[in-house]
Amino acid sequence: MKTLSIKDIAVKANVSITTVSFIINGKAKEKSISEAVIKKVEKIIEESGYKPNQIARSLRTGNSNIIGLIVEDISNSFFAKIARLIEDKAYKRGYKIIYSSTENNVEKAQELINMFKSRKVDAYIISPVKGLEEDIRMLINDNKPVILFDRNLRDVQANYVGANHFSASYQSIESFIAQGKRNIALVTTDIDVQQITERFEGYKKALLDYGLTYREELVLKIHFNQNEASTIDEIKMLFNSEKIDAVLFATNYLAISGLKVLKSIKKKIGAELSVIAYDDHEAFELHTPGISTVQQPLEEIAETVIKLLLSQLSSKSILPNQEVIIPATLIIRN
Amino acid sequence: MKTLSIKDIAVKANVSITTVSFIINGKAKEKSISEAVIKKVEKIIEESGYKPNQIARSLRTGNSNIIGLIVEDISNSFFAKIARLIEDKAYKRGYKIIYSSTENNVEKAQELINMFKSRKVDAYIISPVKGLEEDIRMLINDNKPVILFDRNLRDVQANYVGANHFSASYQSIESFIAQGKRNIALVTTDIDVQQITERFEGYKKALLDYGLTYREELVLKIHFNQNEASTIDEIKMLFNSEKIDAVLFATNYLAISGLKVLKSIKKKIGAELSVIAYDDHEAFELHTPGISTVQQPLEEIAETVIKLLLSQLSSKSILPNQEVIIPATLIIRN
DNA sequence: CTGAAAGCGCTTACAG
DNA sequence: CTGAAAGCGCTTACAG
Repeated sequence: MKTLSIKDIAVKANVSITTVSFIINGKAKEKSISEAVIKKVEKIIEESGYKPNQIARSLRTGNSNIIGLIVEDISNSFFAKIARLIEDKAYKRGYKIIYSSTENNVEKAQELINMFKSRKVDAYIISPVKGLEEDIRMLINDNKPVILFDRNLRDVQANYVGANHFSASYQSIESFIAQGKRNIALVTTDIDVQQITERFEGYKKALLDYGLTYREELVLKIHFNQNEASTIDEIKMLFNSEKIDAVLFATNYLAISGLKVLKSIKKKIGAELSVIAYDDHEAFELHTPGISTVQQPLEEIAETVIKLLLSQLSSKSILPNQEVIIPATLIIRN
Repeated sequence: MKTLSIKDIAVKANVSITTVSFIINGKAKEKSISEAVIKKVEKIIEESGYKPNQIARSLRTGNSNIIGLIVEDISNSFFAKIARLIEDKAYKRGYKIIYSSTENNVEKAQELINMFKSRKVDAYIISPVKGLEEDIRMLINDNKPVILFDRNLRDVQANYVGANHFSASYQSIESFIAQGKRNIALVTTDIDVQQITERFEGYKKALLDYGLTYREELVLKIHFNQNEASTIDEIKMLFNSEKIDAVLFATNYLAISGLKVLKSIKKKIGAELSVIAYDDHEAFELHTPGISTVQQPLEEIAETVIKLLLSQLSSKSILPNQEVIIPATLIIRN
């Protein structure tokens, strides 16, 4: 069974390809096609199950109704949830999503952008990697809508949507201090992206503002992408060598590794040790005792991203850059 | 900056479009293009940063190097992890993935297939919904490689890769019985897909084989897609109205809701209540006490799916259907 | 109110 | 060893 083309429909309906095309694209009125012809053609389309070839359409029009979504790692629950929300919202507006994971690797991210370019995606949603500045600038020069999210890039003028990582981190430390904690550790990663450095800055600033000293030995920077066993070893060493009465984990997967360590060394969470994890995870509510977390408003982030993107897509010209900073919420669970 | 076309390259190199095309597609040797011309053209391509327009290529060749991946819900960690593994493996072989979530909705699934069709994806990987049989049959008739995974469809002849849900479920119940449990509950969903019914059958069969009676009131079928609060209420009712000393949760998200209930009604997991969750989740290892789980070998499933797909993609003709059933493993954690 | 024709950027059978 | 030309399936400016 050969798939049908617009020509087949035109032949069947005894009209020109042009007429069929106008009808398919809802321009029948505007082009004053007669009611009778519209009905006839629509009926044939309906009955035959004809679907326009989007590839041909894209080639001709230069756009695709596809939005490229580039995240760090789709299997991380934060990104998986954001991706799903964005997918839903985009879908309702007639856009499809192609996603891919960068694994925090510049080369992979660049390849992805090139692939998306050659597929003529209409817009980009990117949780960027350092080193991608030039590529993003080129997209913007090409007049493509680009929204960065989760983390910003210092040297690039682009729209950005993200949580206020600095203040969420600051508040977390404040809450430890209010509980009388003094030996406050931070377990974070070594990737040099804004959302991670902000969390670090918030930690440091809060300590200093409350008259505590910042001690390097209480900050553990885990190498990104290393296997979990090594991460667990390093965290174990931290707890064995330092006196710690509170700890902020800068990502949810680090917190999960950290909780495994605490369980294995039988360190009780509670009065003697307070814990906050950045980015919620099902495991934290369930944990005994419940683990306090910083929650980013996923729904609001996804909605803002899509709104910004759609407004750019409809107004041909790129709007002035907007940075939308959304507050994150500290959920205390014990 | 206008994007370059093959014509621009041809003009710059002072050769025909045909020659450039042969070189780009690695057919230079075969078409005996001279070494000098190859070098010259490659140099120009390199310097100009020219990337062939994949849309035009797809229109011409009828394929896209894209694989469509249709899952139930990309934000579920099982699917997110499988998607990521498949993405990695496909990427290495030069294929990209477009994914989308069906939300267990036939209409949405059909729309997705249509969208993928009109984008000329080369192959389909589908965790199907009941009611999709006809659509899948049409794909196969169109000679498109299709791999079903996670769940099979009874009335359709397609390649399938999935875990042995029946036997994993059976073993779980066996392990309860070995611990002397007699009042064994099952919390499952009401969706009528093979992997869920198999888990139910395994439960029932094990009970009967060991001389226990199957009691309907110990099986709770949660409506798919209902909000978590209702799920929690129903599970709470089950535990309040029945005497239960062991429970198998048929999905990881049901187990998470279930554990919240047990926590809230202060029912201790251990000697008086055994728990097994189907599909692992970070929360289960971390839970105190650790929750036993059935683990599907994600890596192996993803690898098998890709292998089957690629072998179909390369051998023009569709291979006879294969069903690859991979054993799942019961991990005891307490 | 409707149609013929150009063109989007490729690939490839055919010719030389 | 290389090129001119048809054609994939659309959209749209132009003509009538």
